[in-house]
Amino acid sequence: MTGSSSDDSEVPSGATRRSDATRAAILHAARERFAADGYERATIRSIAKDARIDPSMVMRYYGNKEGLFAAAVSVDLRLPDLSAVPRAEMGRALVRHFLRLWEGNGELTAMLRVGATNQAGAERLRDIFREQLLPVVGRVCPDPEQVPARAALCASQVLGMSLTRYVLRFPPAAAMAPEELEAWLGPTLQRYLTAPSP
Amino acid sequence: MTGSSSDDSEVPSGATRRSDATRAAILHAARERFAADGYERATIRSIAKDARIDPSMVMRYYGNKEGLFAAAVSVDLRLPDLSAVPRAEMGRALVRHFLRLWEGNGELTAMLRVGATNQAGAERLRDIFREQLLPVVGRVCPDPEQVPARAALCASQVLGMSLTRYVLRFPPAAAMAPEELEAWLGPTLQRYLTAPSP
DNA sequence: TCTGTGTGCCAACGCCTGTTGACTACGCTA
DNA sequence: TAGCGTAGTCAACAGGCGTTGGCACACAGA
Repeated sequence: MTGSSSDDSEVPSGATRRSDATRAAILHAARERFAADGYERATIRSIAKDARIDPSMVMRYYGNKEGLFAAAVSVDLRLPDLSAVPRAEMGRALVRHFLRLWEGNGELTAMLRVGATNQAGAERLRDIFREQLLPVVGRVCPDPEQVPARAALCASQVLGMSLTRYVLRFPPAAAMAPEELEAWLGPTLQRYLTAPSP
Repeated sequence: MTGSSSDDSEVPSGATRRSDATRAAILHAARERFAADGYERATIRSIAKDARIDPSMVMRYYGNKEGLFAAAVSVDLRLPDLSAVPRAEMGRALVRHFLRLWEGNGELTAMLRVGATNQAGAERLRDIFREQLLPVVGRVCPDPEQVPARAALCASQVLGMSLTRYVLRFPPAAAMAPEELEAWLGPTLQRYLTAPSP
């Protein structure tokens, strides 16, 4: 607010600050807390405690809680180009990709938890859907008018399984093996992507 | 705590208290707030304000916030007996039932929002799954071992669509007509219920 | 008419929250 | 060695939270 901020969101490549370790620790702790507790219950104080620093450091480096969330959770789905895989296997490929993504990091769980209760979090998820999933579906769907609906259907099944498996932890959903999930959900997404409109 | 409580959870049928209108107003406001804001951000103060009474009345009638939530959100899915519908139409019947349910009241949205961030809320949803969905699926699935997984798959698709449509409000999901959704999701649930294990 | 119980409001409690500003310690450069 | 910017700590703020206890009124049964 006073203008003393260094506004260093873009540091020349290779440059390091003494505070880089602290910043990383904050982001790491923030990701874990947001994923475990959601936005409201993940307090700056608890995050700072996990990172073994003072809460005021969080404010100094990220401005406020919203800024911290934005910095901690940057979701790049790294979706594959579906037009490069055999048309009959797109569904399974997509499911496999998402499963790896969810197993690999907590950011997606954090996004889901936060999106469910926080307005800004929900908007963030809508952005991801629009900017990352829509184009991929658009490339394999001939009729542009059907792209949004088909993409939304895919999202509903993927997010639904993530919700029941990682957030709500329904025992059967949490217990299923990835290959099993791929075999069940693959054909569903395949149909949403390629079946004629019902 | 002092013993002055009337402990009147069970009032003889037909008996009315002067406070019944107030109690109803509290529950109504609580349902709306929990659905709109989730557990943490739906404050007792805001609920009381909506109901135009003092926050202390909420405490008097429902003990504490958890008690209020339990009283406000009692989910009975009223699932149909699937063995009574033609086997080929079970999927669509289930989807149609859930869509009506979601459109009709905010309790399910509240449960979903709360379940995503609150431990007790998630457990509540697991209870509903176990006590209400599992038996229904069990009745139409010949192999008892497959029942939990198939039911979880159905839940994942139904909850996923509810999430993207009512909570995250992905525009394409929110815009689709119920009949359209039924046509898309019906075959998915049908497969989860009846297709041979992959 | 008196009395007791249910109903409601008010003010306050202790705690936790995000956020701020002042103050000290380090490490580089001149 | 002096000076300066950065890194970090500490204590406090204003406000919101769930929750509590006391007090005032209304209405029923005696």
